[in-house]
Amino acid sequence: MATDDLDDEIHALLRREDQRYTKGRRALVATLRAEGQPVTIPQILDASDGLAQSSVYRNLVVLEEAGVVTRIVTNDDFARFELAEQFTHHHHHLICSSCGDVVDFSLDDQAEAGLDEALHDVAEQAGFTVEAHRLDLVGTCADCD
Amino acid sequence: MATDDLDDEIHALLRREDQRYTKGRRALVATLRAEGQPVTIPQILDASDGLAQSSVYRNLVVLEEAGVVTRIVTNDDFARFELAEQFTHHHHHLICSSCGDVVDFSLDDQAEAGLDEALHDVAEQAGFTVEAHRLDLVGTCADCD
DNA sequence: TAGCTGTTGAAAACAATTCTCATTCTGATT
DNA sequence: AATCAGAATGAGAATTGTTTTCAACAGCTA
Ligand SMILES: [Zn+2]
Ligand SMILES: [Zn+2]
Ligand SMILES: [Zn+2]
Ligand SMILES: [Zn+2]
Repeated sequence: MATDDLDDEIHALLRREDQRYTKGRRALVATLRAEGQPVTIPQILDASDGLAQSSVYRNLVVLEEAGVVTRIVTNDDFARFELAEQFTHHHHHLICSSCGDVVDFSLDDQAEAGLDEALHDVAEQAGFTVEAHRLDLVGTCADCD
Repeated sequence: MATDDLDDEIHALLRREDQRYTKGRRALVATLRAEGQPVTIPQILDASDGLAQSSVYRNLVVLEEAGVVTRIVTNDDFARFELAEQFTHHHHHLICSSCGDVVDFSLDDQAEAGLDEALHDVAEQAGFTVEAHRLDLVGTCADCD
């Protein structure tokens, strides 16, 4: 997605929540976009220059509520953040239980479709309204092996 | 699984880590077993009488390291714990983003097998050593709807 | 420009979890 | 059974990722 289109959509999502698309929020989005993988807040503070920690925490909450950003919580100390799937693509995560690193992966369409169908049945039977499904592989990454 | 057999296996797992299967740890296991669903530490403290908070936190770490107990972390404030799958059965979770409740569910064998195969391929290609896969449905439970 | 409202940054507050340490328990050995 | 060394416990303090506070600031509208 082109930067301008992405910014327009984000602007719209934020406006829907009566929130502005400020400089700090733009910087956050730019950082997440540049990284392309889930990042922790310390990583964001290192990578982007001059952002205040409190604003980063606060703005990630705002962006998450607006549907711009997704929070990934693992057993690691820090939460991780990435652009929401609507700005990237549906995917899942490899979570290294040794170094804590989180990396995206995708399932092939057929497997994803099969999974979706099975989950749909489960949710229906449980009277559960599905917002999203989350699939992670937990183990050891190539670097840590 | 009979209580005695379960206790024997847990005893063995703990011994492997040079840990004892003490009264407090037995009480924890009994509580998790009685609940049958993932529980938070406040819930454990309420349900079981006389356990010290610090010991519960500490013993859940020990039991988790020994492979007796699984920690479930969500966006909720509290981590949740349940008996490890080897003492129950492989399953997944419905996570209510409204009340935070976590409930078990299972996929039918065919869907689970298909998923496993797809994940195996992914892991192999990424050089990732899989310990477990984790599949959650995030949404709203029947009570909160 | 003036005024209104949302945002920022620094620091304080918060809360789940972990750590400390003096005491108590365990269990192996005599 | 008695002993003793090491492990576990409980109460509270400390830690730490995150949230909140609040005074100063920036963006929008008239
Ligand atoms: Zn790793
Ligand atoms: Zn991702
Ligand atoms: Zn609910
Ligand atoms: Zn479960």
